[in-house]
Amino acid sequence: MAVAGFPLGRVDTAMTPQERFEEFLQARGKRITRQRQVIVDHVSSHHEHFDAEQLLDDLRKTPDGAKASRPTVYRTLAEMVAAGLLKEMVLGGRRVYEHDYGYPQHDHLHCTSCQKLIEFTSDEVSQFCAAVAAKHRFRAQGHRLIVSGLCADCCRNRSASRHQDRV
Amino acid sequence: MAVAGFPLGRVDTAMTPQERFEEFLQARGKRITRQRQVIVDHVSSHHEHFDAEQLLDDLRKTPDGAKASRPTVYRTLAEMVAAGLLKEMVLGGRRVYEHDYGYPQHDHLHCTSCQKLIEFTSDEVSQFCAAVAAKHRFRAQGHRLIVSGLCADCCRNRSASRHQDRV
DNA sequence: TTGTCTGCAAACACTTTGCACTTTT
DNA sequence: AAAAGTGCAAAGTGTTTGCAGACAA
Repeated sequence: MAVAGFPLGRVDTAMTPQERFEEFLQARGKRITRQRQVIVDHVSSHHEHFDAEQLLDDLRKTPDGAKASRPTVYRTLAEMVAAGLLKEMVLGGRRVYEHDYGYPQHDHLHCTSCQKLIEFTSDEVSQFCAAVAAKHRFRAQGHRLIVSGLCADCCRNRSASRHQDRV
Repeated sequence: MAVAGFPLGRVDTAMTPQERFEEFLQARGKRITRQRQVIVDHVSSHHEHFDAEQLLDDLRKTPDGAKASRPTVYRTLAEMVAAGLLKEMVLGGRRVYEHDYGYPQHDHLHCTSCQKLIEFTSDEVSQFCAAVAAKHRFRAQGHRLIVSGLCADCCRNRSASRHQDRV
């Protein structure tokens, strides 16, 4: 799966993701192990959306030493979500992760044909969510907006030969 | 899981969900079996969000005769989604279904504590999605907006004793 | 040394499939 | 009678857990 459109750059943050993760771990008596470092490093240097099995594969292809078992990958991803480094979402039945720390809030256009994700930012949506939440005396913690459809490329290819896809 | 807020009423439609499903089946040489009827009937008479296992349980509690096996429930739910009667979404790792046919497009407030879903409608969001899609030469087919946070009830209970939840 | 973490294998929940039999058409 | 659907049991996914040994603090 690729990220296209206008990749959003990192925003100024006091700490690197690594530092922030270490702080998070230390704050709760957890340990900084080689596996956790390897995972944070790898994830931090790849800005695409990914899932657990993909990450596991990537680590396996890596020069020896830099490895972690399946359970450890799953456990560490959950910790990174808890630490606010990653955000989790389900797209077409797949649980994918994306960077959260140091990146601006954004939403997605999801191509149901090639699975491409296009990111976009919008204050409008955030403001709108805040308004709706207020109206329902709801304490909003975040939102997720996914517009699904066909990207420009798939749209073109599709006009010629028609297929049937699930949204 | 409950649906609260302002339950959206059905909109005028030419056919009942049952009729529409039969048409859908006949149109592709599929058969109208008792199991399929039982499932459509049951689903049509319950307007809450539900998942496959829940539906299966409900059917089992029902006066005998009105039953369907697990595989049949899964198969039929998929058909109902294809027929445009139901919409599928994943919330907190659970695959839930909601009515689609004859109901206005709407979005959700999702309480991460009690899992309650509050529905709301908004032209604003739809228009906004159309605009963003156009800007990216994307052919939008639909959108999903979920605002997560704490509902009024949980918000109140939470102020006293604090817990830790995942979004 | 102490207590956490890792990796293995097994357990898991949810969903799908192969196949013989039943039912609709 | 022919074709599609059903239910059972079994196989799959993707993810989580119990536990003994490994390791950070």
